[in-house]
Amino acid sequence: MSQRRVRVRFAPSPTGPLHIGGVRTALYNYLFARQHGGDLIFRIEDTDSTRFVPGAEEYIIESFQWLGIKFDEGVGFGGSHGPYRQSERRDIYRKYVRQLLDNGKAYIAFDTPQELDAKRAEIENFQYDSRTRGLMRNSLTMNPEEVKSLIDTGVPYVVRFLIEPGEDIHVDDMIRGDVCINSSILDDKVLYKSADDLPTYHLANIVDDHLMEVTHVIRGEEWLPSAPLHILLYRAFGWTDTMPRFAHLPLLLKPIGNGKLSKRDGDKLGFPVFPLEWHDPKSGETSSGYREKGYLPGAVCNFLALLGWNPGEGQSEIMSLDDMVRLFDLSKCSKNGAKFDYIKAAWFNHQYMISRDDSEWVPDFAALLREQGIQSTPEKLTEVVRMMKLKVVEYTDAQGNKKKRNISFITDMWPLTRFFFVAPAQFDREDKFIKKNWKETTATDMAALADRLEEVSDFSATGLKAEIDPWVEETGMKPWNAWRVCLVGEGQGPDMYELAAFLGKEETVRRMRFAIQSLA
RNA sequence: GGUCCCUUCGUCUAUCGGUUAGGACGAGAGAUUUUCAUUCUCUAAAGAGGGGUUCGAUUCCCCUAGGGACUACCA
Repeated sequence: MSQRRVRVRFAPSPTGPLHIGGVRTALYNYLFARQHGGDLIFRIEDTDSTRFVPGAEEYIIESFQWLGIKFDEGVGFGGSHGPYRQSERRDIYRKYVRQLLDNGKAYIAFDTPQELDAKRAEIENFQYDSRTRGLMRNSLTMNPEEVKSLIDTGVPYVVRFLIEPGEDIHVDDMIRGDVCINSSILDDKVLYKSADDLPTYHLANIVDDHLMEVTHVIRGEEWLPSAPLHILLYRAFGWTDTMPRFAHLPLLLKPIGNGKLSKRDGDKLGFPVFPLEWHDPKSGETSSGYREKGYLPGAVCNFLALLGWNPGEGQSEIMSLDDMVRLFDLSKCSKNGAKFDYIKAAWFNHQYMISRDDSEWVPDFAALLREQGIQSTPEKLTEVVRMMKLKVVEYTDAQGNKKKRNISFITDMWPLTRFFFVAPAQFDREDKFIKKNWKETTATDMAALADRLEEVSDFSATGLKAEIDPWVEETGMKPWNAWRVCLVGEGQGPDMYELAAFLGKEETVRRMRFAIQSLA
């Protein structure tokens, strides 16, 4: 059994955009598969036809493409264990439902939703199980002829799993160790519904994992309570010798307050909970995505991986996907839920941003400028990045306070680099920086500096420094901040010689004359 | 309500019975600086509570409290 090739799967249901928690689950599966030289399968669990959302499947695939998480087989990836879309596996499930029925491990039930509701209202804490199934309309309480005739006349029914009460079922969880649940608390789960000729999650999941030779099931903690049911299903089918091992991951929690991380939290605090931007076809709502917010895929994976897993002491938190493959260890996953810290997520992105070569910023930066109607050359953009990429950006923290932080996202670039491409059109006299640095004599000083700059022959940063530094010394003026006001319009930006060199002599002097006139 | 899971700085976490309980984000202070930053240095900050076991518990066990998940013809 331990000799089997490692095979894991990520099996979302296409009911909407992929939640960031799902991304982490997929990432852990990916790391585990790579590390063991195994396969990662992408399966679509669309057994609930009523919840299908068009575009969701494509969205999920695109998300993983962007994140750099590669699948070995599955929907859109091929493979010899298909089809990988559960709605296309009806024939298979039908056969296994039959097998359970024939072995007396399952039975047919005709209770309508209304009847079930009535029972729930009648009996407190009603559960369809060994104590109550005798009260219901099913193949255990009805005679075979009646059952057959109902089926033949097309009356909808479901197949329920017959659970024997009073048995302790042990789950050997790779993260949590031994977890024991008594079968008495389990209900006779619906495995199949005739109405749409589709199984429910539980049956489809076990059948597929078995047929696809899955060796390890790594999934969210929300599945832990149904793990015993799944074990019982493996037994009922006689597949215990190849039953996968389970690992239940802790949940991702809200950054502030209690509870599971939800889409609302992201909207409220201004961070995405989805990898890509999502336009809901039903509500028309748009949810922001990490990609569109200017996150780098590597940073997202890196940050997410560390929410619930830690390689231990002495290892840098900045890790590539390959690093993580090498270091990953399910037994080092934590058991408790992790609050989602989006401030740290931004820090991770910052680290990934500044470690890129300046030229690597160009495509994103150019796209950003294009939105503003600005064209530039790759050389110029690289130059701007070199000057600016470590600069400040303002953000609002969870308490609603304005804070300053180093640039973390490509999308932060526009307000910070605007002045490279667009001259200040007006000056805010109330601006603290301008107020402080623009005195009565400043206009004269700036005019003198402008005159001097006109004479500079080598208008490069080094050329300027060589000529202007001595002049500044001679005249004894401190032109930096006022000069900054002229060229930038506010108290930010790169080294003044570098900026002037970038703008060129003509533009530099033009901006200065304009400022002198405007602030007169 | 029932079942199960969980509990170390504000947050993510390290520690696999003996440590001044370590790191990272965030916060504060200082240094550097041609603005805002960056960078560097430093500081504050934690074992939920109560019982055991033990020479010795953050670590093992029990109880309490708190948090979470599940409890569908959804996954």
